[in-house]
Amino acid sequence: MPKRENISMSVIRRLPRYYRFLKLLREKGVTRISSTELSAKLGLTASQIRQDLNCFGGFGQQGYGYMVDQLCTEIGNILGLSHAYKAVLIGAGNLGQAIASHLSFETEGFTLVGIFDNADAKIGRTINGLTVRNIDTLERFCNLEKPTMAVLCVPRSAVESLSDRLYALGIRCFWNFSHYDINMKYGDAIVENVHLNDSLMTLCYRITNDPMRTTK
Amino acid sequence: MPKRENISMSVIRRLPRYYRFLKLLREKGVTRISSTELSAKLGLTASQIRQDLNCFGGFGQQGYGYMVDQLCTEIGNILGLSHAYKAVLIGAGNLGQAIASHLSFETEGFTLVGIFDNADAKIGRTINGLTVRNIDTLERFCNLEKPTMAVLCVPRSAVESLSDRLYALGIRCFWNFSHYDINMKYGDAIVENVHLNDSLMTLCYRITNDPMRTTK
DNA sequence: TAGATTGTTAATCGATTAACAATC
DNA sequence: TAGATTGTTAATCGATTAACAATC
Repeated sequence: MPKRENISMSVIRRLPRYYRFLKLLREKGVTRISSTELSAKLGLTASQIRQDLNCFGGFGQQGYGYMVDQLCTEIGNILGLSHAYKAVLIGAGNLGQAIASHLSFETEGFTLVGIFDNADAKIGRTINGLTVRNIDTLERFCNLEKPTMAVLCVPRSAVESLSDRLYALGIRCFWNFSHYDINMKYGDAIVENVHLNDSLMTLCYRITNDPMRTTK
Repeated sequence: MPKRENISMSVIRRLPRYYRFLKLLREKGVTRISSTELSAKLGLTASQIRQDLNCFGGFGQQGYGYMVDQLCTEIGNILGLSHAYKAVLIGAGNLGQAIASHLSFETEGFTLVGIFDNADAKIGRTINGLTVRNIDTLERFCNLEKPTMAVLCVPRSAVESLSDRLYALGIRCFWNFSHYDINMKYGDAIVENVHLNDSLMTLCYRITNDPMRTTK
């Protein structure tokens, strides 16, 4: 049943969308859905959805469709959302604070166990139930808590040395919001570089080159 | 020279990365770079980079490579970054504040002209030089300023009515951080839905299914 | 049983890579 | 001129779509 091999990144990136939508349906009390209905709502083809889901196993019932609740749970399991991996967040600025709240009210896959900053003004403050710790205590904390993941909300200049430090502490998974890619530096690390600026520039491209508005 | 037709989305999504990297190079004083050097740094093939750039015109010099400064400027122009489109931001919570700062210190394509919120505690506060306005004054403000884009940093429940309101005010471009997709509702609107949670869940999938750590 | 809808294979489409002629 | 590297075409690879047999 777990065929799972060589799942392409494009499929993986669609899983959270499926999951979110199914969760919404479940909340609404919908029990059953067909790939055709799903496709209409998500703007994909029914074929693609069936193809995607079948990478992981046959979750549907022929002639009937998919059970919303079951499918949602299955995808949640595939994503590994119940693991509650321990995560630390570095940088308690606005973005850090926003992420910290985000994570807590939509705890999907991770538990935030520590927040760190180097500014005296931030240290000691409470964000979402966690006290902001002095970055100097990072080593002690990590050796004790053994977090799996680090969220980086620090300025570009701080990332390089910080990621080295975290890597040395055994962290192999980074959610990076700084404007500095930490891709492929460490062969065995998993990195998500989130570039909000890239998204903004893409938007800019799209307005600028929109056939609707370019008069020419 | 401007061949620009049917540029695929995958190419467009790579443009900001090129732009960022070239800007960095320029700051470092690098004047010349070949597609091969670029490819090594960006983790792409030289072929792909040349292919991408040639969608928009021949910016290189055969036998020599690309002028960093010129190429950076060209890509900036393609992206339309100098337009400084007027943008309003709705929702002055942590995320809104983070974005507002983001936009201002890395002004690429847009100028933030107004910030709005509905909470008395937020209204009147100053974020990055802009005073948070009462959401009730949105219509008056937009009729005057005619912003092009709206950044949505509001809870899911608020998005639907808010986007309708903004659409009615002539806004056709949305940068949406709420957990509610406003895709394809309005045929002529340009939308970037940023789902930070999707990125997080993808990360969770990748740790959970990492061949490095799954013992089995 | 008939109708519906999945699971899965085959066909198509598009994006990436390779190759090389053009040319600085 | 020789060396290097682009611009561009052709080949390959992978992802999406279409089709249909399996089956609930």
